[in-house]
Amino acid sequence: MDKRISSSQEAEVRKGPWTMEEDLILINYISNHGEGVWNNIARSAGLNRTGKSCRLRWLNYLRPDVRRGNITPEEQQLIMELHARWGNRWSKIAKQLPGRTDNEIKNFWRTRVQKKLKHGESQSMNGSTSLTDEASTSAGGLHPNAAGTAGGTAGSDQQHADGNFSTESSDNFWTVDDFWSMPSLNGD
DNA sequence: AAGGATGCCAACCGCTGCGGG
DNA sequence: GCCCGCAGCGGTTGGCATCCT
Repeated sequence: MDKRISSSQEAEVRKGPWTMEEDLILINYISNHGEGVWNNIARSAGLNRTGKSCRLRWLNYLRPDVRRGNITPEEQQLIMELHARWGNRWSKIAKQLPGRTDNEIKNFWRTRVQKKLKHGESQSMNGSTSLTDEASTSAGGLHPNAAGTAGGTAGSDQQHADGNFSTESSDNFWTVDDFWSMPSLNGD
């Protein structure tokens, strides 16, 4: 294997948070050409990103059918059951949860479920660890952090996690929904 | 009011499997 | 049969927001 990458090309590959412009380019391109070979998409669309990066961005964030925001108690229950059955097969589990991505489920599991399970264990788990119960509290009860914190990461990602996405999608606030409501994307 | 700690999410990295040449 | 490239998956890390002391 000779992985010689022309240094000039390597230098052009962008990493890190996606900008609004990049998102727009990717959405636009896929809207017009459909999904295909990701490396080609990245190149053809003029994105200085790896195909991998484009794919991830698309699947986890930009896809129109991706559901963002709180995991519902029903979904939590399902995740628990499926994880008990399949283990860390996140993509497999995600397929049972329409609109949810493996990344989201994985994060959910790691940050909340796993922690609660640990906590539950150390607390002599009273009965069923009442994970769903507790978790639903954070879901329904609107955990302070459950929603808006990640906004900053992507810089441009003023996300709306919660269903009640920031209607203030003006100026610096934009959402994926804003993209998909653009006529040029839906129509053409 | 300031600083530190914690939580959460997005993105990257490395590995594996599959298909095509 | 072997090699190469691509896609997909799971694990890990980085960074921002919020909460607590």
